[in-house]
Amino acid sequence: MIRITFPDGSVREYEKGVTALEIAQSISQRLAQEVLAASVNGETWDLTRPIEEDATVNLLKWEDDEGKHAYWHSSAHLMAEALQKLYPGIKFGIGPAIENGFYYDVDPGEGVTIKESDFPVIEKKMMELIAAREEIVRQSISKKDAVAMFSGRDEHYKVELINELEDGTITTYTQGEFTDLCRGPHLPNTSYIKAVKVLSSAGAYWRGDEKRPQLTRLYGITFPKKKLLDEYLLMLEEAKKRDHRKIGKELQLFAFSPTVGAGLPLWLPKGTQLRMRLEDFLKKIQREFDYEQVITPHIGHKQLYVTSGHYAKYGKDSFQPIHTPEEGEEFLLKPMNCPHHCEIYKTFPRSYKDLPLRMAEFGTVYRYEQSGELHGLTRVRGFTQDDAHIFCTPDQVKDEFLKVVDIIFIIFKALDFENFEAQISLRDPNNREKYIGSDDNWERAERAIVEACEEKGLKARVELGEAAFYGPKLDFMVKDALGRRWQLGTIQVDYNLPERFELEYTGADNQKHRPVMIHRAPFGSMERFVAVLIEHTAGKFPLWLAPTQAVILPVSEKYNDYAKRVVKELKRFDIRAEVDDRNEKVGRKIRDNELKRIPYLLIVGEKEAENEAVSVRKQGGVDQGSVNLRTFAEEMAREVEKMMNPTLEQI
RNA sequence: GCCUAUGUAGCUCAGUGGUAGAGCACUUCCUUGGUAAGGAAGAGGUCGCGGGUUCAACUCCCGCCAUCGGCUCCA
Repeated sequence: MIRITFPDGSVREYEKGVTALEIAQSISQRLAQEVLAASVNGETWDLTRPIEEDATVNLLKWEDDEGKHAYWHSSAHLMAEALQKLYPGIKFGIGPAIENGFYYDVDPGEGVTIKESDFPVIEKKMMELIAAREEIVRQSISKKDAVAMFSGRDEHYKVELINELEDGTITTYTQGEFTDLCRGPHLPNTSYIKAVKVLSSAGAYWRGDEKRPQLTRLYGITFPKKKLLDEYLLMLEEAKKRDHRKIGKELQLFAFSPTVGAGLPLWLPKGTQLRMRLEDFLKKIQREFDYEQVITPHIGHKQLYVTSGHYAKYGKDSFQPIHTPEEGEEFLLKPMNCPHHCEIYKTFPRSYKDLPLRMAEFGTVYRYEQSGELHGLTRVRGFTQDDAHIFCTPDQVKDEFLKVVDIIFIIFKALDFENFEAQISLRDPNNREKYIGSDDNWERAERAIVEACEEKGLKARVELGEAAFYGPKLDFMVKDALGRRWQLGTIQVDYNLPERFELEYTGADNQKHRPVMIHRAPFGSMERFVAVLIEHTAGKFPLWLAPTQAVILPVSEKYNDYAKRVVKELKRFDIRAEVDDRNEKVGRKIRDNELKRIPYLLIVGEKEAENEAVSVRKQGGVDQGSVNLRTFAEEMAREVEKMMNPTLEQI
């Protein structure tokens, strides 16, 4: 007999070799139906794998991430099996479960493509294999046998993977005629899967290396109930409605023109208003934190970027130099503001008493992103960073770092960005030549970031190899409507640029010292931030940000004049209002999508005109009835002002 | 840059080797004091751009541009 401990601490005895499925059955039939995998001593196992000794067991269901993971991983195998039947000679890469569903990278062979129109056929084949209720069988196999098995089938991608594994740790899973190299765990059989959908196909380089062959990546998702699949597909449809590119067009916030150039956004008047509100908001915060605003040109001498090291690193892949009538003279569109700010630092001799020096600029920069990378406002070739560089003494680094974190928190809180993720990006320890600067400086910078996060109680994921080439960073990521992660706020500690630009300050000891530089951008870029903001709010901006805060609707032509007076009155309070008099009568006008997204709809008619009042309808359908115009305008202005005046207490 | 797909009216889309269609929006008129009202009439398109095949191309072929979903990249 062996002793099985459950998560609640209770213990039961079972025969040696009992399986998690049998344990579930012993508890309840319903549990046995729902359980998908089991955590055995912290490791996820197949339900049918015998447990040979005392263990702590947690039965995993659909609600558990590990349960879902096993489910989708088995689904990936199921899709692979279907593909093997439909495309003889197909070669397999890898097929993992992902956040939402799974994918499989396949090589269908020379001249064969798997198209979207083929998806229903694949789904149908998967359903057939589900109906066949194939057992999924785990097998341990020696490295030699594994190589022999997969080379026999000419699965050279799999053979490459096997060659990197240690002998004795290799397992395969077999269902029907399909066997895959796989660590598992998996469902007991294919019938657990009830609803399948092949979602999309894409090219993906083998092992993520663009120099290696490109495989076809098929994305899919499955569910234990048809209803869950329908809900998921509906959710995807809903997410598309929040797409910032769609809303940006509807609300006339921004546009692109192929004639201006791909990835070069044009900010329309309303989008510009929204963006300027955000800029004003940050400027106010920065005044409180003792930043100074600077302005630098859009171009800089090539030498500036040679000095900074950016030219060597990115010169070839950038917008190419601008030439002048002067022979050999070259300027670059600035891809970042740091070098300019370094030059500002150097205009005067600096004392330790001047530090920290916080230099802020909404700096527009140009980067030649690869054409396939462009994406709405989130990835563009010309964008404005809410940039600032803090020059400080080594002692001040952590303190300054913490203050920047505070600023980011104020912003995220003001805009209800609750689901952000923090990521500390450090050097790849195995690839140090990718980075510039001394080991010593890197270690100090990395330590400062890690300690600052600990002090703030900020749970940050640490990623090795994700650092910028000149220093480690802390990034804040927020998801868009479709769950894609975008980096917004960023803080980067840099010991290298001060070195390259030979920045100095005189210390209390009357000796020259090197300052440390902190790069930071709480929004990241105005473009990307607005994009994510649109998707988060679905275009229903809070009052203080809305490009149009109120639309005045005269119930008939007679009240157009009064409506105009209302707009004038609101303008005195810095409230942006528009009259909607495209038709004379109410009821014909509430069609425009924009009207659904403005915070206030003010309806004016006879009663209102007589009493200097407005009928107020708030976004979301709250009807406040008829209220005095002046009182209403004052209240609106107060609400806007309140949000625009961040204070330290907001942290 | 790579793989797949798409590009037709302001918007969402249908369509065919024989010189273009719907719904919404727009204009005019009638009805209508309230959150995408009904009716009638009208206007609006070199079918992304450039080549080629053909008696004839929006349609077939080639190239380019832009966009979508990914991969790679992201100072």
